Amino acid sequence: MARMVGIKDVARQAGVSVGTVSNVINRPDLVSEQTRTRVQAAIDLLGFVRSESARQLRAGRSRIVAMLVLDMANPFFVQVARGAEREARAAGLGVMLCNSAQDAAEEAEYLSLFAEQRVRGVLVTPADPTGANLAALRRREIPFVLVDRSAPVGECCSVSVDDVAGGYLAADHLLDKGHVGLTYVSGPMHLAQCRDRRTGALVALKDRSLPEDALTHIEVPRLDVDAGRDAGARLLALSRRPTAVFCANDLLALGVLQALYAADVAVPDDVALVGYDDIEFAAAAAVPLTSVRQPAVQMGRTAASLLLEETGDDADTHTHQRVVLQPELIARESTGHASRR
Amino acid sequence: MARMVGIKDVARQAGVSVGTVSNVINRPDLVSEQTRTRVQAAIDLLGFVRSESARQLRAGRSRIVAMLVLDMANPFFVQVARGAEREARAAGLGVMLCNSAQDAAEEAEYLSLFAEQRVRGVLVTPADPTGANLAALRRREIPFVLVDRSAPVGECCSVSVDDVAGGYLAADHLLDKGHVGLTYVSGPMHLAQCRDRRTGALVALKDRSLPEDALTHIEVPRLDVDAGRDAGARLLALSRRPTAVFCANDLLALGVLQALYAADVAVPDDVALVGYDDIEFAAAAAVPLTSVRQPAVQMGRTAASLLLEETGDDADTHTHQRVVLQPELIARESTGHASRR
DNA sequence: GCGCTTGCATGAATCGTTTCAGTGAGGCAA
DNA sequence: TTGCCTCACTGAAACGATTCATGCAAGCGC
Repeated sequence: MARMVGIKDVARQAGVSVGTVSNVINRPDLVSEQTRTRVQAAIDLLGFVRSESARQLRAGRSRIVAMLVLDMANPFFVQVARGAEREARAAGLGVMLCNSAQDAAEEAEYLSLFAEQRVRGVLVTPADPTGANLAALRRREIPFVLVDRSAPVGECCSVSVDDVAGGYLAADHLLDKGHVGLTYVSGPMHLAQCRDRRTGALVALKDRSLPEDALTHIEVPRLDVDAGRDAGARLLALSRRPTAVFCANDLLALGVLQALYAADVAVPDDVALVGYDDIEFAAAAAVPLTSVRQPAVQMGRTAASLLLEETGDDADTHTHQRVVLQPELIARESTGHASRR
Repeated sequence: MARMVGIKDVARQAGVSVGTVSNVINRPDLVSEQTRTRVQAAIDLLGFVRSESARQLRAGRSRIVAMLVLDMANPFFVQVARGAEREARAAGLGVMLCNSAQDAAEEAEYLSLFAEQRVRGVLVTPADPTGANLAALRRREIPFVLVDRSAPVGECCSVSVDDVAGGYLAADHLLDKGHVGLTYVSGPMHLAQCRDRRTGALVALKDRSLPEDALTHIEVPRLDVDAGRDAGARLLALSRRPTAVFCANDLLALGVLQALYAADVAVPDDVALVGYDDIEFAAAAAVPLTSVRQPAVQMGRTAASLLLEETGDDADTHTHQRVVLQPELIARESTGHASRR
């Protein structure tokens, strides 16, 4: 590969100094019309592309914000990322999207990578239950915003959806349908999402004076369709098969649904099922899935804009915020809701 | 933010020269045990993180490969990306994943960004029908590999799945079930995927001595669930409603399925339906979807490994390759295949 | 004509690494 | 002792942009 053409080559070609070329690119108003066109011609002729690494070396930080999500295979996070990206790009920043796959070690590796890249900031849905990764981030003075997780006030910014409320919505909806107990299928309880949604369900039980043990719990190690299938199998093996199931996300619910379907258990007649996230595929499932909708795109947008505020020019006036959005129940056939026609 | 600690600070702290610190980091075998531990201690003490931009400025190129896919909301591409990432990271490179959203302008913007970043290479599923974006890439001498699209031999590397064969599989399967005509639902025909899958279907018709016009075509502008719903509505409005439908991908098929379901048209009894990609959600659909499976992860892995070969140390011996993988039909209930029990 | 301002252009210094030609010190053979 | 080699380390020169103090010329008012 031929040597890259640099700003110097352009300067020589146009017969001006390097400073002037730089000005043409970055502050064109400081340069006379005539010079500007001459330099621009040289740029086009030589096919000059400025080196981002050189600029950021000088600037001390990059023009990229990183986003680290729990599971890229989950369309919910893709939505969140879309919102964040839109916001960041509007501000002239690039987004680097990465997948921790719910693994703390993977997460740590990515965070190191981000540190080396001197990213502007990080949008992260933490996977590390110990919090050590976030502590490292703070130690390195890299601004970050928690996504889909709320932070103690003042520590950092966070944008989340009220998971207790969401859990309540789901459970309340099932209890409305006459069920007197329910099974909660979740991923690992060290994930706040899984914990809080259960808490919400418990509150709903309590509001109806039902005992805590009216909620049985099936915990699987991951939050995906495969794990959902496993959970479904375990459900079916229970001595007293539940009549109402609430899953911590739609992927789990789809897996459970498949397992029930394969075992000829009718949904919603034998078992009512509620998911969480309301991903696009929930409505297209074997039985359209009742689900708790989260404002995913808005969450991404808000998170990005908080980060931009924190890392922007008026960063000194920034105070950490804790934004909590509200979920919404979308009732469909999996809980006997007549959605057709 | 306090000034970043650099290699110089470490050197001063450890009482050695900058060159030695660099050696400790990059070629530890050149440094004596004793010095190494002293430098390492200084690094840990000061919390030194090396600046990736400075390294790449020196190296002339970055340690990142970019991946530009047509649609991140399509789990198929997420799978491909997963394969590519695994391969790249095994080779010590990072992956920057971006979404052109089937938009040529967006694609062009990303490619410029990649050029500024001096990425090692690009894995791209082109969205630009004119080929201008790829031409620009070639002009800038950025190595790239086409993904899910085959290239004329010798121009560049490509990894694709035989779409003609896939189209044939789908159509042949439907014709096997006794249908004597079918409707093809696709995205824009400037996408090779959409064209080739239709070609395959036509071959299948011809093999059975059926006329070309036994294939009707519904074209929608995008390849997502929404567009599928529209296509479904258009299907239902046809004067002679088809009995067999083949969709260019699973998202379209899921959309069509929803539309049929909402109109009380039974699948597969009234209409048989075949999708493409065999995404995870195909099996969990309202009626489990017969689909043409593509080896997505393998495609990503192969593409990344071709790119690594092209940009590696033995790049001079590299010749462009055109890898074509084979698809596989997965029969499920949407074509009357009894999958239960 | 003198002093001032304004508008443009200059080019050296800087960012934080890597690399490489040198510098010494010490060991070993003749 | 001399010459030669190896080993460990040094420090200056890149890499390619941005920035900023500086210079120069033209325009203006008095």
